[in-house]
Amino acid sequence: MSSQRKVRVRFAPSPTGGLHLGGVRTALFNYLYARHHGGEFILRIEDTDQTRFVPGAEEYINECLNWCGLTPDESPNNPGGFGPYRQSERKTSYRQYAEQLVNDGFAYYAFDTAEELEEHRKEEPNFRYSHENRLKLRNSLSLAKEDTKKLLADGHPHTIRIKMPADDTVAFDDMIRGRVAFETGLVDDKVLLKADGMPTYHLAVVVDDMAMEISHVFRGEEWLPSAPVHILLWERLGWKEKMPQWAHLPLILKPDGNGKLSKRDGDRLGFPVYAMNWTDAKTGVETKGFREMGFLSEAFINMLAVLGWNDGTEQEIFNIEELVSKFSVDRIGKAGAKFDFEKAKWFNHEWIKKTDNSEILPQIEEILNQQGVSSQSLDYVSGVLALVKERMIFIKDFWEQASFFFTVPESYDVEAVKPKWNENKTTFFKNIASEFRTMEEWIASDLELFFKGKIAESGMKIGELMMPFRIMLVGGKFGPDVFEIAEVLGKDEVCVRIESALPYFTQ
RNA sequence: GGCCCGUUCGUCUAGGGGUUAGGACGCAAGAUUUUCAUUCUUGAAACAGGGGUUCGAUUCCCCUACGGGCUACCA
Repeated sequence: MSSQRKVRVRFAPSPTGGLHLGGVRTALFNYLYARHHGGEFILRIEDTDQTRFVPGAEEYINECLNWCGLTPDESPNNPGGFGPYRQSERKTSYRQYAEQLVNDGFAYYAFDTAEELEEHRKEEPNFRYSHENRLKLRNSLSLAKEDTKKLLADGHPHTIRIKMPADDTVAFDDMIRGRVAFETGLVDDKVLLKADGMPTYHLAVVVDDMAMEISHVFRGEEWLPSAPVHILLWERLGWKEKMPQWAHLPLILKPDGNGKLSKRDGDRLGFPVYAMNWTDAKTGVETKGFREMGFLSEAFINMLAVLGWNDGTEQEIFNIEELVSKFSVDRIGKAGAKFDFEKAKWFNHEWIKKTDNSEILPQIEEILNQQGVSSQSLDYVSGVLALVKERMIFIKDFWEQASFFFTVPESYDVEAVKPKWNENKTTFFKNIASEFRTMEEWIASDLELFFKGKIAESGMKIGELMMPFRIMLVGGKFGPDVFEIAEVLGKDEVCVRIESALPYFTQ
């Protein structure tokens, strides 16, 4: 029973492009459900006429999923036995099924133009194409048979609309919400096949899911109102037994105010909404993504998973394997969740701390390259990373936290220590530099002992000399433990820095 | 307007007929770090309202309010 599951996610490369947080979360839940039950995870690309020509959008979606570790078992890139996976490549069957519905009396041809319908909507604010008025509109139900035939024969542009029953109830069991029921008389006669011959989502989703033997579908809550159309279609196409199980996921909301989270909110509030950077080909405008902002994919996924789901314990940090093994649909919340960027940052911080240096190092190397730092040994960089890791929220914070390990301070924040500076201190540092050079072992704990011992000998106070020492090494009042810094920097560099910084203190 | 979904600290949430309503983020205070950050400890902070049912409701039911979604030849 468990091996039969087949879960699919559909993505429409939207005209503006980009893969939204909500989209990734939908993919994630599909993925978790499939993996948890040993099923398959399938990606379909909804490349309709409007979206097909967004350059790079499909590749972008693939890369996002890859980065997140949600690689589909079947997709345009990785076909299995149920392709094609792009809507544009499976046109043929849609019209056939739409006409079958017409012949069976479950759908009809509609000849109203878009302009006519717009006119109706203008005159009547609550206009719906439905059982109440379809006999007054131009379609194969209201027209004489011969007229319809003639219009069709003449190649008159037309759509095919579903004929919703006037008085019936469609109910189904949502995996998240339980039983949901709709009065069919209140749902309009949705277009199934557009005048250009392309299917709408409503037709395509049913025909494709049947053809691909999809068993479970997780999609956003915004689809709930059209679920009765889909269910009716499954029934009337005679496939009721094969209908997938539905799970309508709660939405991700704006952090402030009301409504669905949108790209604009990210721009406005200063955080990413897309998984990765996306450049709009038309405008050239680049929208920042979580990846480029310095999120670890593990943190990103973790954060998304617990936005609306929890395992019932107090655990918050999960890796993907744990998510797969602990995932359960009935622990998905029902209410929409406001996105909290502060918490997202916290997840990243936690993940940076727990991720092995070796995995972060490539990105650190990249930062160093950008900063024009010539090759440093991997050991050195790794040593630095170990020191500053727990201070980083984003990978990019590395430079801010650790630049002084790679470049000599450009300036020294001597304001605080200068007024109390004196000849004794100058001598102390001159001496310590040459004495450091004679040390054989160069480790933090020994250094600290040695340094403090020398201070004691000199008769000065520790507090008076610690801060100057730090400033000489890093340029300011910040950074990890000063002796740890000294150890990593190395004996020679420390001595050189003391000597070259000294003039700034004595001036 | 109509239909559908939802409502526990500011936010994400746990819980569930009798609890000091728990955790996390954020916030505040203290400790540690002779820097800053981390870390640790402590604190403030919630069951939308009204009716039922019940010995007892935050929990179950109804209504209201509020929030959200949909209402395209978009998805």
